[in-house]
Amino acid sequence: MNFELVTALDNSRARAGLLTTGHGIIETPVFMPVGTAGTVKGIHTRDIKDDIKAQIILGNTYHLYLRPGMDVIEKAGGLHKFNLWDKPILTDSGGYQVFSLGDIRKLSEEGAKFQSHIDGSFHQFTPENVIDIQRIIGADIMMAFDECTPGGADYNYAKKSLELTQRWLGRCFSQFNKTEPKYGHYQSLFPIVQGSVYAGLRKIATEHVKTFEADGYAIGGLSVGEKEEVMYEMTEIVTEGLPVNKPRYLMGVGTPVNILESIDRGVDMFDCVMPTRNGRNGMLFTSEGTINIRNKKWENDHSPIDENGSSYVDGYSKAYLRHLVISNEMLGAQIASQHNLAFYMWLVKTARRKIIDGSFSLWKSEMLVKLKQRL
RNA sequence: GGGGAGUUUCCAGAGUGGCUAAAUGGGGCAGACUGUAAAUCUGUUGGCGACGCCUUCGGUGGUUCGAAUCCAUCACUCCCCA
Repeated sequence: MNFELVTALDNSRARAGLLTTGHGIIETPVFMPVGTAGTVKGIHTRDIKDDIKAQIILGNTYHLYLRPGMDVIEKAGGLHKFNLWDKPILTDSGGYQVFSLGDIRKLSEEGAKFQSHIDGSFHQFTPENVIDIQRIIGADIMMAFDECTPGGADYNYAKKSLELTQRWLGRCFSQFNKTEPKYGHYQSLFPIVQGSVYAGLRKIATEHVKTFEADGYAIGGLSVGEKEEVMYEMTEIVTEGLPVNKPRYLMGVGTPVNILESIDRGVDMFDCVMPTRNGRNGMLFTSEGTINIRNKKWENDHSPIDENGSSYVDGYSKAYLRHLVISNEMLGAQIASQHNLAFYMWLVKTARRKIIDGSFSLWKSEMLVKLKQRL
């Protein structure tokens, strides 16, 4: 995997780059739609590719491992073949599920024992088998197995959690180095910087991941309940310490505002469920602000969802989309998700253009005002 | 013509003397959602000069300290038998 910086501004840390993978080149900054169970919920692969124009999507180790299971994925020839997506895929390691499924899992030095949320069966993830699973999935970018430290963790917990993540990282790379890709394309492994909201821990974590020769580095354990200012502060501390010539991936972030602020702090890659989940729940992100399409005020608003939208679904009227969402029609969730994803893609693509032509900071400050509005 | 059941807050539907402005569900209105156990969850839903007052449980008139709940009567709806 190769990462080439096209430009990095002097007056901000924002960067534009080109990330070459076994399934094509990714222009950064990039937003990666989340496709947990091998599908970006509600959107056809064709629309992800041709309408939203996503460059890379996510899959999830935990969910795919439980269902359909590795046997099926392997027989399919990997996730790319299974879901007809021939561009890059990044898989999360299950580290986030260590956090989000907190009450049905048990951590130990060895790994995390899980109870399936589907059938209650018991499973164990270790740094080793999580690499094996991601080899079978065939992700272009595999994530290290970590503990996503819960928001609100005290310093001692955060330190212990970080140290566990660090020991697991060594085992991840060891397994990574002794295994081979299964489907003929190259796979990368990204370490994850933890350290919660503690600057000192974040610095230690950043130094530690750099001891591994990786194709890119991720920042995890943020947007888990801390204040946004703290998230930005932590992000900045980490990006300052990471190698300049490698992509930085801020996991799970975020709102359009979060994304611009983080790009400004040197982040290159993002993923978040917001455009799809919030879309399903009736929230639209637009260049003029956010819309709760279920609100009565849109009942008779027959203007397009988004005048400036880049997706073909943006031609539908607000009144129609409101009707669909309120009627609980499947198409409502689909249109809203597709619009939101297209908007996120527009946002990072435009950010990239502005970085390259040198007007990112100005554009960003103008955008923030609009993005924070509720329509 | 005979016998029976019913009429409750937007809808459905509990409640059968005070703890009832009235369960629950739906609908409505609003909010939340950040590496997806989420097409989910939460709040709210008679009025007001609001820690109190007013109006409301088909109409009217009673009984009672007190009624959506008991009695009388009227109206309407539904079911069964002719």
